[in-house]
Amino acid sequence: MREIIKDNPCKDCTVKSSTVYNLSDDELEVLCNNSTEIQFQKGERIIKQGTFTQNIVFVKSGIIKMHLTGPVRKDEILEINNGPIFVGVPDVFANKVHSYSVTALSDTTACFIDYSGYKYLVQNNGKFALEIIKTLSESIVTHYQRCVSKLQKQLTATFAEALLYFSDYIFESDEFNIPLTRVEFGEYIGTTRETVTKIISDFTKDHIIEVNGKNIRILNKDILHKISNAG
Amino acid sequence: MREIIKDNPCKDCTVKSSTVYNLSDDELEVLCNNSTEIQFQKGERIIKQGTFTQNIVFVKSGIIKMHLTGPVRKDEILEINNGPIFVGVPDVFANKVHSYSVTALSDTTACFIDYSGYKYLVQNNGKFALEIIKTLSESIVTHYQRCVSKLQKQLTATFAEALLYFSDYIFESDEFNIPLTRVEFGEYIGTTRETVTKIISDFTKDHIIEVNGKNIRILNKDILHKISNAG
DNA sequence: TAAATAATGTGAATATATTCACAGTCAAAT
DNA sequence: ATTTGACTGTGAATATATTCACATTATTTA
Repeated sequence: MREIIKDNPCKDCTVKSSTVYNLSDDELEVLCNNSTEIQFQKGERIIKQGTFTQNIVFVKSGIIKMHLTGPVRKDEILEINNGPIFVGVPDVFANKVHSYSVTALSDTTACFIDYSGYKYLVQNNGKFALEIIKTLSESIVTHYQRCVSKLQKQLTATFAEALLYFSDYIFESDEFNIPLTRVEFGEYIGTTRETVTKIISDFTKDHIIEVNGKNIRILNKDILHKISNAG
Repeated sequence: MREIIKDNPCKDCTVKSSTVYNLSDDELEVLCNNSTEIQFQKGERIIKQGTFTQNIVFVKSGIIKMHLTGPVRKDEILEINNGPIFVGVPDVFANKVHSYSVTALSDTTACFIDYSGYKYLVQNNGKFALEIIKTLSESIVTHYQRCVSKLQKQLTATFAEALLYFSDYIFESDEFNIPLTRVEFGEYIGTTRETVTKIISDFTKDHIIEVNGKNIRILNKDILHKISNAG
């Protein structure tokens, strides 16, 4: 974890989310007053479940996981995504403490933005508020879908869906290195380490994928779609 | 479904959510211009998955379920709640179509509010916008918890949790008539009709609950808590 | 009221995924 | 290079929940 403080970090930043895109220079100054850019190494925790909410966190680049410890003390990964993306926002508005953690799955650059400036803009820039509402709304709707999918589909289907997600949205390639251990992959699709291994070995036997440790190459995307959709 | 149109439906309405509470009379007028109050009978659909989003819906009174058809064509009930509560809001901001349905589980009174007035207030009343952001944030965080709970807990635990939810939040009593068929109860806790029956019969044998058709009386709340927490 | 339809209960067979125990592999650090 | 600790693979036994087939009970409608 390495901290870098700049004078006006946001004005000249080329990485902007849709919410921030329409802000004027003055408004950006308000937002970024007291903001800090921090580097995280793979595996480092960016937000820790249970700590007090203090900042809005903007992940400029890097792959991150959103995860929390469930009622059975098992970790569950709710989302894997890559920057640029705001993380931990709902907790800042809803809670005093973070209800989930955010951890870097690759080297990551993140900005910690003071809540007060953010809140000020919500109340004084209707367009900004509307953008946040849209973003929150989209993430709710997306999560409803994901949750039901995970609840109803069998594990092979959820696994196939995860591979397609990595391939299409995270790496944009049919071959990639998953930044997850088998345990984490289990936490992501809702199962155990052993079951992940078994599904991988089944898929390999059926020539759907080719696996070498963390390296995965998708051989037959059509079948993956079919398995994912069959449930 | 019975429609009632009033001149100024909201100004004199005694049922207000936290979001609407701080609006001035003029702003209420903006919000309620073109609003309509509609009565729904038990079982009637208030919002239908797949239809175009047109209105913000405010459920004044009544018990409702939020549910959607999942990837396996099975219905899943994501939430059961009672008015006063806004429903379907995220879809209005995120989508052109509703991604889930809302159905009355008891006789229900709901107001259909035009989106344009709502949107206008978001952009011109910072406090209103902030309240909506808070409400959306809370529902995201709540849903994360619920989702993980459902994913990780065993069915007996989820069933126990559901009973406690009905008892503590919906009916505020240890005895109540569940407004759900066994099939719907299954859709709520993520299982089949038959399994619901089996759990009920187990709980009855253990003198945890007393069941007569849809009437449920909780005999031992402590054990329910223990079962729910054990996972 | 009778008939039709929807809702519920139950046990046996089956499917799906977990747990456990152990072996083997990889990666980092001394 | 070697040790340490984390990570991974595998089969057998077990647990959990589903499916199926059928019986029974409510509820609605003609």
